[in-house]
Parts: sequence; structure tokens; C-alpha cells
Amino acid sequence: MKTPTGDQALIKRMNTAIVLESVLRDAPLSRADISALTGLNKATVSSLVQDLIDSGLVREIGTGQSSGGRKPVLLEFVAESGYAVGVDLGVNYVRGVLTDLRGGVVLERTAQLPRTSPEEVFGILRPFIQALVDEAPESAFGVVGIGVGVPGLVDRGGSVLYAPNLGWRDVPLQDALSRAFGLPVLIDNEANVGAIGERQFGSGRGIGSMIYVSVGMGIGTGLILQKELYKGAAGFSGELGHLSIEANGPACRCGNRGCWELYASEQALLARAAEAGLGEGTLDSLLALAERGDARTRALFADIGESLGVGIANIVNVFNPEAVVIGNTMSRARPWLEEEMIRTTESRALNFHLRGIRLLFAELGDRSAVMGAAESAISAFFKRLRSA
Amino acid sequence: MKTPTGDQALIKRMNTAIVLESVLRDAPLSRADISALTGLNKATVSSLVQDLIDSGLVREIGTGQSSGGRKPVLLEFVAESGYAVGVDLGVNYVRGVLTDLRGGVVLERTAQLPRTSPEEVFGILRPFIQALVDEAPESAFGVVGIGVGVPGLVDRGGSVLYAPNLGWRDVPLQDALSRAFGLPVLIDNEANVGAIGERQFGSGRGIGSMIYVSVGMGIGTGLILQKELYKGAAGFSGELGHLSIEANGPACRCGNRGCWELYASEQALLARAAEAGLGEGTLDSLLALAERGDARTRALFADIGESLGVGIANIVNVFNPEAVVIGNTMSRARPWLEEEMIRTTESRALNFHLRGIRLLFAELGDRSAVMGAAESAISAFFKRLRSA
DNA sequence: TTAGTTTGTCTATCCAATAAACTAAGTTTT
DNA sequence: AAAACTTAGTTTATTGGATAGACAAACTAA
Repeated sequence: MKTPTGDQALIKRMNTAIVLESVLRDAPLSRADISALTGLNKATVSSLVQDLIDSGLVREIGTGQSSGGRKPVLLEFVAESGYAVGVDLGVNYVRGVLTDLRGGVVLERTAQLPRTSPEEVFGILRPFIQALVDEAPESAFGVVGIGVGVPGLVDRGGSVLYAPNLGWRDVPLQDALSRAFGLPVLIDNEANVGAIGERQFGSGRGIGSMIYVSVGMGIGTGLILQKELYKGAAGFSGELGHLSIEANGPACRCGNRGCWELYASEQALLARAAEAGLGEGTLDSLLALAERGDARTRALFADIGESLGVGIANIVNVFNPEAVVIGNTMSRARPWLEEEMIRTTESRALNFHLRGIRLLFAELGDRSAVMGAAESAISAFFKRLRSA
Repeated sequence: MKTPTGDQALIKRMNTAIVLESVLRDAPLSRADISALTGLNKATVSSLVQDLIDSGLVREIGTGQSSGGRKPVLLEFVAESGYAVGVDLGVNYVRGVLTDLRGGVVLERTAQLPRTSPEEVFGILRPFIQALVDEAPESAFGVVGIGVGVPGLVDRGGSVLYAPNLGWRDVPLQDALSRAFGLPVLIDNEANVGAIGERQFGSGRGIGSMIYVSVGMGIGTGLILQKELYKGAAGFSGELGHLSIEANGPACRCGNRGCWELYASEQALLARAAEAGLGEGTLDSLLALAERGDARTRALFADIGESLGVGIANIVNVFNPEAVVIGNTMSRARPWLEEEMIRTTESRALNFHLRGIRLLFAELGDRSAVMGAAESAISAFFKRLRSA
């Protein structure tokens, strides 16, 4: 039985977390506010706040307005008490951010990735991350961790089991990075960190259950269920891109037939554009064509929108989420996709499940993943705080 | 902020729950065993166990073996300290059980349901349940609750929003029953309670993430994720029967096209049997034919197995569960379905997701739902104990 | 017998939360 | 401006759990 048993330390940790959370959410606020908000006794709040001030996570920022009594001392979270690094490892680029503990971006860098072998990538990644770490200002906690999103399957130990577009198999990335930097490292799938990013900083703020659909060359998905990222039994789930929507459709490289991503991804778009002789084989050229009003291109985007809708209807029926967020490169085609996507979803999903659902596009654009990677490092830091 | 704050009462509730759980799981065992198992101090365990004995949930049952010291006093859970009623409301039947708090069946009843209007069903259900309640032996907690599984969509308030096969819309069943009996009542979808039943008492014992697929006239599903029944934002999720597996397939009554249940349900089987002139239009007749070795019938079952496999592959890719459990009437056709179902699933699902997965059939047969209904009443009782 | 072992209880102590009293620092009323 | 009131935050004594360690009880083995 590894269930943690209850003792006083647990209570203190819980209540400290509650206090910190209310500072994070509602700052600036006073000790009295926290007491009223949380139901904790004023004395308890005072004591816990003092601990947080001592540790450097919270500070007093002067007094607020009074309505006939002593003025409250306002508190705020010290976002600069620590920093996190987020990395989005793409197929031909690396993007990195250095953020404070509230997710405020201090620094952002991008680099090309001309070769993708694990060794070569690591050779680029290491100085790339080191530069971000080095730029972090002095702070109470320093750099609290590194989060990395990768385009592939990642196991619970942070090994990249399979990343077809990088040509990786069984690359122990977490091991390598945490050894190199001596910092906590979290590796996760690009769609999973994208989901975290959009939920924390983007269109999914405050939403409890949300499915993030990363539509790039393939389709990946991140599932936020009951406010938590859902991972399957083995740590990888949500391969909704390989949900078959045509049982007898064309074979997919995954072994299944008629996978959703064969119909609704950027790759699908480009393949069909090539067949029809549209554009120059890039998303950009097609977007430009659509912008100029080319009817065939617009019809093609509408088709992709419809295919997206077919899959989204499935998602809605399966998960009954509060929101579905479309991200990654294809979200740039929103104007030409959205209408048909929504129409198809609404005509296909169960009525009861459509009530109150929101079909959104990523707010963070191509930064969903990198921000989510940073956020996962931040939240891991808070989790460590809570349990120690 | 409604987060419950931590105080000593919380500690005690937590630790009491931990102790009770270890008694439930590992009885018979001694106080010393519990202390070793849970990490709680011997004194703490003694005190909590005494409380549980006083409340009637635990009792001493004599001494055990010693290996050179004082003999341990063995404890066990008093299953007969309370009783629960489980009801499986079908389209033309009602099945009910009275169980003790461990889920041991004390009494089981079935009745026909000739008419399905809410009033008529309630007229039958009320005395049916009353009889079960009346038969419960005297006990410390009495009948702790009533769980009901229904073939339809149920909202969080226990209202049946939509049950096409009963012809129900917006029937406040929980209200009606809890008013009639003055007991806690839980209403849930048949597949959800079936999932609970199989997980607690059937083939899913001890499994953390499991998808229960109820294949009857339609296909319903219950999702056990991270040891909990997953319900969507609005309380209904897991309509995997209406996952489209042929985007351009035939229209389904749900509004979508090519839904899984159009290919893999009992209804699909019977429709195709009728087309082919096989059997007398019942599952029983087809099973008999297959038993006798009729090749066309067997091929038909194999086809259904393949269609089941297509959907299961999707499930596996989406959820990466530890197990998929096939239940309800179609599980009776296991001998004629299983091979093709497994073959199709394995050829279509992602390799990584197949590792260690188990494709099982319901152990409880047609009692998955009724047992799960009782279990949901029992676990609600324990939950109440824990929070008060 | 005697020594050693294991179970379970008892006792003193610790610690976090709390209520209530109190101090601090304001605003409003007269 | 003094008195009365308000609100913020701290101090103090109390409460109620968990705990370590001492201890008693009950056993085995030699």
C-alpha cells in the first residue's frame, strides 16, 4: 500500500497549496481575502503566507483600499522567483522559451534543425537549451525544470519510443537532458504539450475537459479530461489521428486503414492540391491562393474542413468535452475551414453532446507546444513543492 | 474557492478510509498487518479499528497463527452491516439484486416489462424494488442505496434525458425513486454500470483503465479511466457506438453516418441474417445454427467480429487502455466472434498500444449491469462515510 | 523455566488549525 | 477633534489527531 497516509504535514502542504493557488489566481489580494476565499482561519493564512514569503514565492506589494478599517496588505505571487525552459522540437526546427513561473516569456529563440539523427539533434539542442538556462536571472529557485515537446510517442520514462518524422526509435531523451543539465526534465508528445499550452495560456483557459487537435503534417491529439492530461495505460494515448473514419479506406503507415489524418491533415491537403495541380506544394501557397479567391482552392479547404468535422464529431461523441481546440499549422487555414468544419460536426455529433460545446482554434498559434512544454516544467515544480 | 481545506478531521477520515480499504482488500488480517501495510502507526491503527468496530463495519474473528509471539487478532469486514439494491432496467425486463456491502448477492429477481411508458414502468418498478428492500436483513446501516442502470442517456441529476428504446424523454427517475423510498438513488447508463460491474466483480478486477463495450441491439460503452468511471462535461460520454467507422456509410438514427453499431451490434447481425435468410430472426436461432456448424452463419458472425475489431482498434488507439471487455448479449457469440475480432484489432491498432492489452469478454454475462448498479450504490455509501 | 518474539495498548509529546482576544490602523460620526 | 466604528492581521490558549516509545499480554522455542 503506497497510499500516502494522512498526517499534519500533509494538511500543511494541502493548505499551503490552497493559499498559493489563490494568490496565483486572484492576486493582488490580502491575507483577509485569502481567508474569506478559502475558508481557512485568518491565523492559519497568516502563518502559511509568512512561510511563502520566507521561501520567496510571495511578496507584499503595499496596501490596498479600505472601506472603513485598517488597510489590507496586498500580496502577489513572485513570478520571478524561478524560471522554466520550454522546448518545442519540430521536424526541422527547435523553438525554445525561457519563462518565469507564471509563464511570462522572458526570452524566445528558434533554430534550424538541418539533420535529425539523435546525436546531431542533441548536439544542437544542448547549447540551445544551455543558452536559455544561462540567460535566466538570479532567483530564489533558479531554473526549475525543462519541458520538451517532441513529434512522437513518448513513454513514462521520457524516452522517445518512436518518432517517424525524425527517424527516432528508443531515444532516452529525458535521461540525456537531465544528465546534461542536472535539472528536472519532462518529455512529452507535441500534441500533449500543445494541449497543456492552450489550456493554460490559450483558448482553453479555465476549461475542465478539452481535446486539443494538433493538425500538422499528421494529426495528433492531447486529451485534457477532468483538468488533467489523460495518458493511457502505457503513457501514450490519444492517437486520434489514427482513428479510422473509413473502415475500408486506404492503408495508413500505422497499419490501420482510413485513418483520420489521411483525410484531414496538412499532408492530405497537399496531396490533393498536387493531384489537382493547385499551388506550389506548400500550405503557404495554398493559403495565398485561397486568399486571392481561387474557388478550387477554397473548395479543397472546405473539403478538409469537412473531414476535420467528421473526426471532431467522433471526438465529441466519445468524450463529450467542453471544448475542442484546433491547433498547429492547419489552424492558419481557419477562415477557409471553419464554416464547413462546424457544419459537419454539428450535423454528425449527437445533439445532447453538442450542447454548450465550443469549437475553437489555438490562440497561441505555433507557440502552443513550446508554452505547454514550459508550463509542464512549471507545474512539475509546483507539484514537487507540494509533496516535499 | 470550494476546495475543502485540510484539518484534522480530514486526516482522520483519510486514514479511516485507508484502514477500511485494507480490511476490504486483504481480510482477514490483524491490526499489526494493517500497520505494516499502510505505514500508519500501530496505535493509530488500533484507534481507528476500534472506531470501525464500534460503527459495525469491522469485527474481530478470532486469532491467527503466530511465528513465535502473541497471536494476532484477525479482523474482517462485516459485509452484512448494510445492503444495497441494484436494478438493471432493460427494454422488456427488469432485473434486480439485493447485495451485501461486499457485493455478495442475497437475493435476485427478474420481472417482465410488457409496457414501457414511464408511468407503467414506475408502477412495476416500485413494488419490485420495495420487495428487495423489504427482504434486507436487519443491519447496522440498513439498505444504503439503490443503483439503477437504464438503456439511455442520463444526466448528472439522474434524469433519463433520452432512451429511444423505451420511448423516454426527460424522465426524472432518480427524483421519483428517491422520493418513493427515502434512500439514496443513483441512475446511470446501462453501459456505465456494466463497466462498473465487470471492473468490480468480473473480468476487469483490479484493472485501472478499461473500456467496457456493451454489444446488444445497439452498442454502448463505459469508460473506466484511471480507476474512475469517466463521464463527459455534461455527464454523458462514451457513445462509442456512434463513432463513425465509415464516413460515408449509411445514415444512423443519431444523425451521423456509418456508426459502429450499424456494423457490429446485434441489430446489425439480425439485419444481415434476415437478408441472407438465416435463422428465425433471433440471436438464439443464429447461435444454434452456428453451433450446428452452418458455414454461412459462422461467416456472418466472423464478419461481425471483424466489425467489432475495427471499432476496438479505434478504442485502443484512442485510450490505450489495459483491457477492453465485451459484454451484453453479443458476448454469448464469443466462440464465433473472438478469433476474427482479435485478428482485426491486432492488425489495425498501433503496435505500441497493443502491448500488454487484454481483449476480454464479460464474466458476469447478463448480470454485469445489475451488479454494477448495486456496486455504484455501495461505493456511493462508502464515499458518504468518507466525507462525513 | 527462561529467553526471545510478536501483538496490541498506553502515555507523553508534537504539531497544525482554530476561536477568541487583542493590537494596529484606518474611516465615519458627532 | 474626539469618540465610535471597521477592518486587517497577530497572539494565545485550546483542540484533536498522529506518533514514538514504553509497556503489558500472549505466545513459541529450547
